[in-house]
Amino acid sequence: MEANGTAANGMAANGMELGAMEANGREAGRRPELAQVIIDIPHRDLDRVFHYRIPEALAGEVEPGREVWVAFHGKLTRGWVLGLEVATAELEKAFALQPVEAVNGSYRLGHDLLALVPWLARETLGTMADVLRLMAPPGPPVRPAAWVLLAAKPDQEAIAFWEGIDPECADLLRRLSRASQRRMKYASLTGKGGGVPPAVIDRLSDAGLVTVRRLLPKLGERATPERAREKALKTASNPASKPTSITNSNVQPPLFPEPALTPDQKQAVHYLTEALYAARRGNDSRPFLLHGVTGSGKTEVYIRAIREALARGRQALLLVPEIALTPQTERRLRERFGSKVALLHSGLADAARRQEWQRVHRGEADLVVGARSAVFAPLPRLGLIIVDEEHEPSYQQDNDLKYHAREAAMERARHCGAVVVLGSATPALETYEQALSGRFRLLQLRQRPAGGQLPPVDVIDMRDELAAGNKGMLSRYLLEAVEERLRRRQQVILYLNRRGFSTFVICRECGTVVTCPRCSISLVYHRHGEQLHCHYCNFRQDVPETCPHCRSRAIRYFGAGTQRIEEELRARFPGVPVLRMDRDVAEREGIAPVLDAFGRGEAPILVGTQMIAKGLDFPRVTLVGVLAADASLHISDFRAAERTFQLLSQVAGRAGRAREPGQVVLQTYCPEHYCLQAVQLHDYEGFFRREIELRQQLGYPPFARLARVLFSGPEEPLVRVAADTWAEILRHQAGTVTIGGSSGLEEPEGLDVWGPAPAPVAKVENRFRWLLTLRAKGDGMKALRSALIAAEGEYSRRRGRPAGVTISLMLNP
DNA sequence: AGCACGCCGACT
DNA sequence: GTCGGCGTGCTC
Repeated sequence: MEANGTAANGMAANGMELGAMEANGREAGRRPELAQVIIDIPHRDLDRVFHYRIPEALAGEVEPGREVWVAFHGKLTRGWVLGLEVATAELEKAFALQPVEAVNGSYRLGHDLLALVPWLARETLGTMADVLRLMAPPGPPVRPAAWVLLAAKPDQEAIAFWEGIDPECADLLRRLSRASQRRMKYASLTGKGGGVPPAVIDRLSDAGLVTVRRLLPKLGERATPERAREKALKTASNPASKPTSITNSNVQPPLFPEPALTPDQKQAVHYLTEALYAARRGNDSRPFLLHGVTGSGKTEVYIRAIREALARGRQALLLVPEIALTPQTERRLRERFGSKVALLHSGLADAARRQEWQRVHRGEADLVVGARSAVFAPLPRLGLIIVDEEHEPSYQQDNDLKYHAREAAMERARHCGAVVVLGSATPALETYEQALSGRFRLLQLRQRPAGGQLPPVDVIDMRDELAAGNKGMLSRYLLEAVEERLRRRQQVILYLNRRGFSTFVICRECGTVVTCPRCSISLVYHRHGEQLHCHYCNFRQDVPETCPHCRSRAIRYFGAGTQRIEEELRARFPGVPVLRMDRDVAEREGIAPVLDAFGRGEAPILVGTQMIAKGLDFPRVTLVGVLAADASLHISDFRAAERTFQLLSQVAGRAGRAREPGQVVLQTYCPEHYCLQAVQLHDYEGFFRREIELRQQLGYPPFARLARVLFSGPEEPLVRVAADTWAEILRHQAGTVTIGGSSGLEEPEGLDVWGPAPAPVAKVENRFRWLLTLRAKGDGMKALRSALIAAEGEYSRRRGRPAGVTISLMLNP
């Protein structure tokens, strides 16, 4: 390996050494007497193992995966054992090796999780300590207390002997002999009330009669006080006490007969069952993609697969997107799996989360359901991992470590031999590409059970409305459809598909949206200076007065709020109650009360922004209108079309789930766009083919890798200085350093540096945000990683760099 | 992350 | 003359 000395290389080298050293230890036939410890301080300089002696007294307890306490820089610090190692002369000579001071016997990370540590640190440009904190039990660490232990039971003669020369020592010996397990806390002895001077303990310690040690719960010992709380918590986590349901709950028969499976479902279950058998034998271990149209019964397939896994004596993990953990889902799983289910989600109170975690760790729960972070649930016999709605961005978004739960799930599965199922009606482009190329196994669910039909989708061209003199937000067609539903006493949802920052400029006559000539990304309107900006490369231009395509003057900033729609509806349907759900209402009243009111039928019409898109499960809704179906098409993101397709497909799949047939109306200025046409035809395949071709042409993922550097701070000029400095460093590197693998299999890849440009959300909580975007063509992960880490190193060495600027790195945004 | 060591300004 | 600024380096 080249000696370019980056942290990335150092880390990779570490990872390799570990395996080799363990093997070494076994070959030599000696018990390893050193522990390789990751110190619980997330810092690049400390992102490696430190060696500690394993004292005789802790010989059997220091194992890989254990939490230990060690002296680090003179302070008692938490760490984790990554591996064991036989002491070598070089190590002994180089360092004054310190002993492991204490072992936490109450938990141990499984080998599959441990294997994830260096991998995920590399994948996220974070440290191993960051990763380990995600895997450790929730809550603050418990510091070990110092204890005074009686080394050997002193007989009466010994005590009498000490009585003669040192009455204080004799007294302490007597107290310790009476104490339970012949030990007492150091602090309680020396503190007030204890009355023992530390010197007395020292004297007995020197004489070898007592030892002072830091202790944590012994191996296999359970924290007894938690045991007592368990029952209370179990009742507290019953479905009844969960957040209130957001839908009609007029369906509640406790136990259905098992639903009959469609042929597709049967086949999927068959393949998954087979894989669960084969997994142990290390046969085909490729993940499955379960591609099923909305309403095709993916959940039923999950349930059957879970049952099979449990029947094999293995455990299952079901990951769901953040918002999808509804009481209904929970109830359905509890009906099937009863008390074997554990829930790990962010809404749990600290104590409850700790309790659930412990239950899982003890092997008492066989099915864990949870959001993103549940991918690290301490399941000891994991055999099946399901990632539901695998395309959801919530699997990646987070403030600290930017890992993707889907990717972590697959890597974990590799180490514990679990079967992976990725489920979606609208898979991420990357995922479907992998399925087509054979790296994933594709399972398709094409039919809805019981002959359910996907609703017809009408696409309305809003340019015609303008031409006909209708300047409102609602097309004549949609208004008529609403009227029809009102007459039939059914319900309507009108969905304003507009993001807060989708301030693009559109020609209302021909539908043209102004895009960046360099990035093929929609330009963003900035009121300041009446300019359009590119949020990838910072290209700027004035707002044109006429449409560059058709010369029309009807070109303007697009966007109207939910209030205006509400007003239009009231004008058209006087006396008809209308409920509104947007950020203002959510902040004032919360989301649930409004949705509950709608569910109870208090109003026939609900108007809202994307925050209602996820909770659409109202049986009496038969019409869904999307008022600006192309709005999210024009946000400045290369995934805009993909996200729009996913969102609209979801909306389209929701209308008319019950007996009454549903209808979807999409209003748009570009009805000929492939995204909208594909939604109209419920045609994922068609969308995929068009989109993947564009990605290839434009050099976006999956045909390239991107990385993002986000700069944020209260003072914009300083944020820009930092961003400019980074850009300069990265451009210099890209220009002079040949980045490529030493294997010779990869071509040296060029690195493109875009920006800095204002972030899509340019200001958050008074902090200005600027972005750098990096692109490596092909599979340039290594290139991106080493470029970023090298840049980080060089930046930190720069003098006079601005204070108060936070820099966060993200691969594969 | 913390803490020690190491060279240049305004102060009892 | 000294107290102290935080730049640099190290932690098994």
